[in-house]
Amino acid sequence: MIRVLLADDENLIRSALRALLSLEDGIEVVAEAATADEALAMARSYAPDVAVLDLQLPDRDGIALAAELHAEVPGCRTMIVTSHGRPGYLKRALAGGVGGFLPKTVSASVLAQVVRTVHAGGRYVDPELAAEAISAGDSPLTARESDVLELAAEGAPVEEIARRAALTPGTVRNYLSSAASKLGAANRHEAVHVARRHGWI
Amino acid sequence: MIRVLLADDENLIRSALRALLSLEDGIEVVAEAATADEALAMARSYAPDVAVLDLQLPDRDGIALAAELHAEVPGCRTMIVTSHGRPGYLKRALAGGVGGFLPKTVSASVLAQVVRTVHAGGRYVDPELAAEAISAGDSPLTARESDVLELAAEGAPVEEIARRAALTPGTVRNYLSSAASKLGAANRHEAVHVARRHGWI
DNA sequence: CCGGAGTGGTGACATTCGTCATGGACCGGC
DNA sequence: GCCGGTCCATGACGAATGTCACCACTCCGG
Repeated sequence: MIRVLLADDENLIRSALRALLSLEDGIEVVAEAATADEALAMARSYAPDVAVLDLQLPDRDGIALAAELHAEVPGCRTMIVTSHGRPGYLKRALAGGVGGFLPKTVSASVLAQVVRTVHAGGRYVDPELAAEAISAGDSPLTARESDVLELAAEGAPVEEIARRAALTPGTVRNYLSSAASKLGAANRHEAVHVARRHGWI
Repeated sequence: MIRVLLADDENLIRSALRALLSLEDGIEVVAEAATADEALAMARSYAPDVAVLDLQLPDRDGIALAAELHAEVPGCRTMIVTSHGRPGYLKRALAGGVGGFLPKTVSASVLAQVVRTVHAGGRYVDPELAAEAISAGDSPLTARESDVLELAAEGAPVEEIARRAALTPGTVRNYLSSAASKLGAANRHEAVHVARRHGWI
């Protein structure tokens, strides 16, 4: 019996997934969580075989949670389901040791099959997402450029970004400028959109 | 027996909802659709009693779809479930004759109950969403301000917005400026975020 | 040990943006 | 018919932003 932990902030989805997976032979949902913290606590108590994580949780993202789970609950393998399949996340997830990555557009039977694959130590990535990731390529941004661009995402002025990043305004503008040109954007706001679309921030 | 149509682009959610609702007495899922067009076609064929629609479908939003369903399939009542409960949408939905509006964070039993309520001609709105909608109030923006702000959403420079809106750059800046001040934002990009969060664009 | 890449910074310059005052045209309500 | 609100526009001013050149430091790989 494969013991599964579900983590998704949407109650409806969570209980629905539970219903779906329960119909499958050899799969049992032993715990549910709405937040990453809750999921960690649950995983410590129940030591599930596979954790099915939503990409976006209220407190952190599913990739960070997966890393924590690997560290704290060694026997637990992880897989991520997501509504918005941005390519960049896939790379980060795979690099973080996540065993499966699929969009919520897949069918229930595929989900169950992937749970089994991941439990057996295998990996599965949705073919369409994989294709997107390959065509999108790596982020051309450096670490700091990404940081600064992320801080610029909410439309904050340069000065505030500078304070939050502990940089001088001039440096911030340099980073934003180079990021925008790398992304083929006319300004930082367009750059934010491009980077978001590719999952680079 | 209440005959239900499901419309959601996420296969996983759709089949999961089907599984959930099938467990309920007196509810039967007779059709599923991944797009609005598909949902319309299905509704014409099956004439469901209640249509459960996702707010965001690939081709249009659930509110537009609900309006079309009311026009083309008279006996069909509608309700909307959504991941992102932006207040503005709720108002538009209610104005469009939608019978139920709830976030996907609700439990399965609530969902089933709302299906029954809506089928009986009643209305149900998630209390939290309702509170948000009331506190958020109506959009303070005029029609043109909304238009221009929407065009500004992708980070385009003023000149491009002006061309796309058939306005002079000066006028565009005036609208953006007044929109930003109405929304309490320091600049148009922050204004876009605020308006998005409230469902005003 | 040298070069390249990344990081952090300064200063200058042109452009864009935000803001305000002002004006005219149009429409609906009193 | 007048008033108020919205729509569209112009011009001008200062602040914010984008761009460029240039510098110093660190770290890593060849």
